[in-house]
Amino acid sequence: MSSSPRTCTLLPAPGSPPGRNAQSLSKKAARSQGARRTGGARAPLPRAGRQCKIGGLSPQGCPRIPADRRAAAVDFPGGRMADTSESGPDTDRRPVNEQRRRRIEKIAELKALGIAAYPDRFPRTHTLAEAAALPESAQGLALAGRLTLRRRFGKLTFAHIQDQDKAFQIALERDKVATASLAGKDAYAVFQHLIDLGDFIGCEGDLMRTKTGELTLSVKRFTLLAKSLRPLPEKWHGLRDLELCYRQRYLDLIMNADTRARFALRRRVIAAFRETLDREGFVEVTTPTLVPTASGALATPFVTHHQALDMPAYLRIAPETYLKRLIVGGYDKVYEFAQSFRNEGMDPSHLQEFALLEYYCAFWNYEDNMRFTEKLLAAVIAAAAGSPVVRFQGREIDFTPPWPRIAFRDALTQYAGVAPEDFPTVESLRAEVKKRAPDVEGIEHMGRGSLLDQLYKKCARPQMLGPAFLVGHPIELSPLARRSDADPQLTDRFQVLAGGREIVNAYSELVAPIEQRERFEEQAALRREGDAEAMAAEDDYLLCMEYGMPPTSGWGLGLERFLCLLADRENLRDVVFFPFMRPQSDGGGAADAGAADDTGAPQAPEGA
RNA sequence: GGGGGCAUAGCUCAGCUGGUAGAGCAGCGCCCUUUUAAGGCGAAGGUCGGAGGUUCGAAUCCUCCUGCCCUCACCA
Repeated sequence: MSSSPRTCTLLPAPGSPPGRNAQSLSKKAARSQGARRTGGARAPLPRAGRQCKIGGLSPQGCPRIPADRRAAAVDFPGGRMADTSESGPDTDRRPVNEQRRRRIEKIAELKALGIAAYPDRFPRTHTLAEAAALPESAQGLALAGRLTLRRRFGKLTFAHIQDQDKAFQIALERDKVATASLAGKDAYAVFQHLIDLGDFIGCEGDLMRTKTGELTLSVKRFTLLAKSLRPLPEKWHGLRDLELCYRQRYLDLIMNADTRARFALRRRVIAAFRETLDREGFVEVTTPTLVPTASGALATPFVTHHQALDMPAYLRIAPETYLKRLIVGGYDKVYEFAQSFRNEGMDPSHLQEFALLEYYCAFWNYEDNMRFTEKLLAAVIAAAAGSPVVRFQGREIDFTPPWPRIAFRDALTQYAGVAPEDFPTVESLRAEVKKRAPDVEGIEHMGRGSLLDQLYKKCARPQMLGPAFLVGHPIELSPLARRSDADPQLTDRFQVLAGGREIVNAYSELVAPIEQRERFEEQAALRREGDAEAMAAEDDYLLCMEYGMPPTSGWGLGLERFLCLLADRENLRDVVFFPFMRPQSDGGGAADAGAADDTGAPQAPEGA
């Protein structure tokens, strides 16, 4: 590959690139010169040398890009991007870098060679995982993926392409490779100079094995499937910046295998739940996310406005009362993966939007439910994680049934060292809680139930590795749960504890409408001043109950929390593709100055 | 909302008690037919998150703002 034959005569010699005689200039001066060049002129084209080089390889001579086209290449959006005052077809306001500009130029150069940057399809014969399972004699494969690594050796290049489930090595040899319109050196030069890491390509060829024994596609023909304009993150470290991982999850997914594994786990867990519940005769249903009143839990809802009805509307905080309406409607066993929303504080263990898996089974009580829960979770964990033993925060949690049961009161006694019966009055209990958990705010306003709950959350729960069933919750904590026949102060309720967290909350449902009405009223008196909206919803639900609800046990699991346990993660955002983020002002640009002042001007959304 | 931390090239990171910014990867030019983060040579690439202030001089010190992470409080 000597350089002289393919250097176009109208171009400067390779040794003296135009506009780059910067050695005599300071770094800064050189930079500003570069900026001026990109900002304005289409004059001496520093890139033309490369354009010609590709063309120059052609046996037909030098089919270099015609002057008008070449100008177009530079006048393309990327060529103008440096000048932010101009609003071209490209509305991206982020600071433009040289690499992006160059890639946009490449689109035009490819076009001049008859290669489309964004063709409409590519018929592949195998996924990469399928290809990896083929014998090395396999021929006539067509594979597709994103180019993620490239190792060039002169006339031979190894590269990796990556699809949903697998990365696979390809090899291109200069004298054997082609595109639809070019062959040999020309095609190879296209791959070397106009195809970038991040591009999607399709590759046709035969399998072979390299000297090191790796199954590899020997590429006879490649096709550009999509041009990428931005460089991929660092190939070795991947994307580390947490904020970028959340905001640009696609990059996290491209670069970080553990992220892909985490979301694959999510997929398997959901599939395993569906499979198991379906097999047990549960019916998957969909109930409303947009509701006239938020009920089913004590939480602040997101409020919106229903235009046509001119009334407030809410995003559900739980599917519970709708699923119970279906039980009244005659369903025996229902479940829903319910995307739910709670407008409350953000921290690593709370999301505003999260997935709640709930099921309800008629004619079961909470004991039936506990037996089923052991089976269900053990099956799901084994199917999704491969073993009933989960490693979490350096400890092992074995979900093999049966799991121990521990009474709420005993948990307090054993783990917090407080026996509730020793504090018969609210005042004495309050004093004790103050002593044990001095950092809790609002103790003065808490009733007995909340005080016990605080004690449990602060002093007992963190130490309970589990899995275990926590039973015998005080009635004050469970307005929708059935009162225990044995002890009227308790409910027929259980939680599953694992890793110091509550994974599942379930109970024998309260199905007696008159008692339910009383319990709601107690709650309202205890908690807030019973606003009209909340009462209306409860009325509607009570109406439903009055038609008769069979004995029923219901069950709820926070999917993200469960996934965190299985994925050994602390932050729920790690198991959600796109956690909610405050829009980022575009960082520095002129447009930003306006948005940053105290007028509270509208920000990024316009551009986004 | 309170407290603590972080923000430097597209990415991953250095940058000392203030003296005007550096590496690796990616990109660009060149060499290279069996690599696995290939290697080698060369040249580039930066409003040091933003705005003020202190100073002869600020990535570095101070104040405010923005975003993110952790933590406490509330709810799952």
